[in-house]
Amino acid sequence: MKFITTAIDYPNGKPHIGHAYEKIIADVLTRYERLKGEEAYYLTGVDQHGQKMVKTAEVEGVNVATLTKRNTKRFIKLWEKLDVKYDGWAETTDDRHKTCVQNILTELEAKGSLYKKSYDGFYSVRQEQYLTDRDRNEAGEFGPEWGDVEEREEENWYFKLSEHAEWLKSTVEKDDLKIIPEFRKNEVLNAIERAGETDLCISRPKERMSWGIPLPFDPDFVTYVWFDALINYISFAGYKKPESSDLPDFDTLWPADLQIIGKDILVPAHAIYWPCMLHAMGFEAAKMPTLLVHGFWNIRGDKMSKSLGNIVDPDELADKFGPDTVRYYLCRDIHSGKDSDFDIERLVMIFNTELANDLGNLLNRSINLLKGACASTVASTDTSEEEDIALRESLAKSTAAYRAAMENCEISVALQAINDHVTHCNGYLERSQPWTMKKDESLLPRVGEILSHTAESCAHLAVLLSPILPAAAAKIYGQLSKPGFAELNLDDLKWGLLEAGHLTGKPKPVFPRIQVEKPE
RNA sequence: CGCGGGAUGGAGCAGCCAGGUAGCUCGUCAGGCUCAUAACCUGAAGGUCGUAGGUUCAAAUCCUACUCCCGUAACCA
Repeated sequence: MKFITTAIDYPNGKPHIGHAYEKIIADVLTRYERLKGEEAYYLTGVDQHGQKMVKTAEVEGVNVATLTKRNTKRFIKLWEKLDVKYDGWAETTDDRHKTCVQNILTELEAKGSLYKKSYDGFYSVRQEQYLTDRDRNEAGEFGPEWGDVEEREEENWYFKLSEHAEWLKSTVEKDDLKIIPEFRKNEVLNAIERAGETDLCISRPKERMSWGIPLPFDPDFVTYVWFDALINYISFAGYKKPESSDLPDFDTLWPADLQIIGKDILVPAHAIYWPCMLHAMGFEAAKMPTLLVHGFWNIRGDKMSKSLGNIVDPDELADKFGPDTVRYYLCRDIHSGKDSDFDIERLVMIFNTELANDLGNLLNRSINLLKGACASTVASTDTSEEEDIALRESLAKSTAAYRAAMENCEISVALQAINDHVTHCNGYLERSQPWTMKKDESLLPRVGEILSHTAESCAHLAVLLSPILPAAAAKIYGQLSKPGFAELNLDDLKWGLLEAGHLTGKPKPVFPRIQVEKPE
């Protein structure tokens, strides 16, 4: 069983493009696992506690619980709209989660992993937070942006993070806690050097923050959001669940095969706090998850487009262009963990060229010609023409490249592999010119063979695309009149999916071009 | 000397870890085709791979120094 998780989002506002990106790649990789015939479980959700939620509620003048509910709904709706299908939904206000967090805290406290101490520091009343030396300005003072800063002494509970620093270092070095892409690993190793020096404060006094999970052994405090949030990965996976629980079987799921997170929460949360917490709970190095760290979509430059506007709200994007277009763009125009600039003109360009002009058009011209010349009847593709062999080799090559890329979580590279074969097919048609040949009746059998090669290719490509574009893949199956494709396994992808004599369906553009009025 | 990423034809990127005549998409120009979603195909122009050194028979790729850009910097997610 493959277990894939994403970070849980902070629902203190509307979901943005970065939230959507992460959920989509997790969805794509989960669907890919299923396409291989693997069982997979996708867990995602929202991180509902913490100061930011309280503040936002105050600003909007609503009860924090109300705000939480309302915003959570927005996330759920967007995932539906974007065809993101998850198996488990994690909400940190869920009682099952609360109980799990409290049980873990109780256990850690009993083990001696936690301790209480007094902290003396500078507190910004306006920001409701303690300041550190880093917050001082060049003059060595706390600037006016902090408002009144007063020295305060406060008792809190701490987790003995430093105890685990040595262990963590070797665990990361040995890749037991694997971090993808590789260059992020160095960042983590550097950060661990500093982890040995400080422990982690895991509580907030109720008097200044009450929106959280109470510490079971000290009712004056609630749990620090990160300590609460990170546990979702195991609480909703059924860690130490009660007999009657409907949560999944923990031992089947854990450790997570992929925990998909943004680069901003790798250090310290996911690469330091989280593994140390797990270790303190008794998880050995072999039970550490793999972290897949993605980059950001930068919304900069403000390149305004008169005809397109400057939409970056994923919800509006999905309304305007459809979920598959958004999914395709987000998977295609970014590379292996790096950042990319979000550009709506590129979204349109990539859709129009790769999906409409190349793939969509290939399918359309194939079925259309087949209809006109061969009464939509597929011919045998067991041929020995040189061009045919080259086409089949191209498909095999693309399929192999696709698989290799997907195994490395490089979705954009996988899509490139698909495009390579599409390009080959369009060139193949151009060289063979079935539209000329069909004028000579004696050549019709050969015309059928040629078109069946491209139609067969489309069938394969639709299956390969299905994790990324589930809706479009289904449409392609539909036009090929092959509904059974939805149940195909990646290993079933052998030449000859469309058997001789099969009748293809009615041609209709699967990816209608996005029309843009050119500004004069 | 906090940490990390980046600098490749007009634009956006890949290639660098495992050195061997610079690749992809878009754009531009010229041709071809007309089955198809004003789509498709072919060809061309355009790059001293940030700068300066070094290693090597050979460097975009390895090493050193430097310049510029971006992100982030640990009880504040």
